[in-house]
Amino acid sequence: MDHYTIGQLARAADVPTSTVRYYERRGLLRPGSRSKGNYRIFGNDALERLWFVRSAQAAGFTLSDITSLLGYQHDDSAPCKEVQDLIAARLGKVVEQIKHLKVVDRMLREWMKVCREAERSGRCGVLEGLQSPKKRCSKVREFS
Amino acid sequence: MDHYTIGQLARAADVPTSTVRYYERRGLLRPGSRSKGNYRIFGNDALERLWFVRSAQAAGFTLSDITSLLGYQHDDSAPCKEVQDLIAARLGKVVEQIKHLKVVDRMLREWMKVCREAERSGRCGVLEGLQSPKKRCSKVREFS
DNA sequence: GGAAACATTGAACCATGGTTCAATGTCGTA
DNA sequence: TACGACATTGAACCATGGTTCAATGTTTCC
Repeated sequence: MDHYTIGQLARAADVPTSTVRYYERRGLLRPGSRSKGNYRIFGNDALERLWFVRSAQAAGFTLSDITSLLGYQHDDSAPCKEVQDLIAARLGKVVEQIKHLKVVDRMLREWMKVCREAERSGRCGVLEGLQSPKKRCSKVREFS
Repeated sequence: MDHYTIGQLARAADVPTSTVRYYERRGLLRPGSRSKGNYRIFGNDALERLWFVRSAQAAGFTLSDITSLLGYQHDDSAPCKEVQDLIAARLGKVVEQIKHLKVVDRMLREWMKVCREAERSGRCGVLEGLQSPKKRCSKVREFS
């Protein structure tokens, strides 16, 4: 199969058709050609673009970022600098997020512990700990 | 200082006043009392609640979750089970997110490498790699 | 030929977590 | 007493990434 109606494309990429139309509106997919009855016709290139869009989204790029990335695709000036900047920026945020989530992980486990310990005395430790969440949570709040 | 106008509270918790009002609308902060001129008056309890809200948000709880948590605060039935369920659910997602982000981290570094290698030949590797993003990105797309 | 499945459009709507606005009222200080 | 800083309200607006709707047209298959 080397060309697709919107529904076929959507199934191939595991995306709702509404999303395909949305991406087209946003300029992430080019309209491509139309059938006699005005149905969209997509080629394999569109499917590859769509896969790329989903992968990049999964990596946390915004649709605007992805629009930029795709815009560079046939740019003769080989915009490696720009592409690398976007990737590096994203990577920086990912690294930060991982750090943050590790702190959150520790805090939640602590809350769990506090909650279980207080449970025996019929109180809820976490909510009582509301008396000094400042100390307990300061590390978490340092982020974001 | 043991009571605050909205602006004082907001400064103390490093939050815009608009957010304090928003939280009140959402039921996260109780209105408390009012001054003669109808100004809100908050006590230390409100400040502590506000800190708790921000910490819980930093841990990724939604405002609805936080509403539930706070709702349990003076619940005599000691709803440790419910609290623990919320914490456990969040913890599960955090663990998953960390895993996901580690995959993303590796993917971005790979993209970076590909991009740098292709740079010498004047092409942009990542965007050329668009030809087979399926293989390269499948792990990333498995999540979310 | 006719029903079912699929496609078209623009516009409105959704969730989340807020921010901004305008019109008005109150407080503190000089 | 007047000025600036601060507060009040409801309503509208924002970004992000879509989804849903209604009214209509096209394809496919029996």
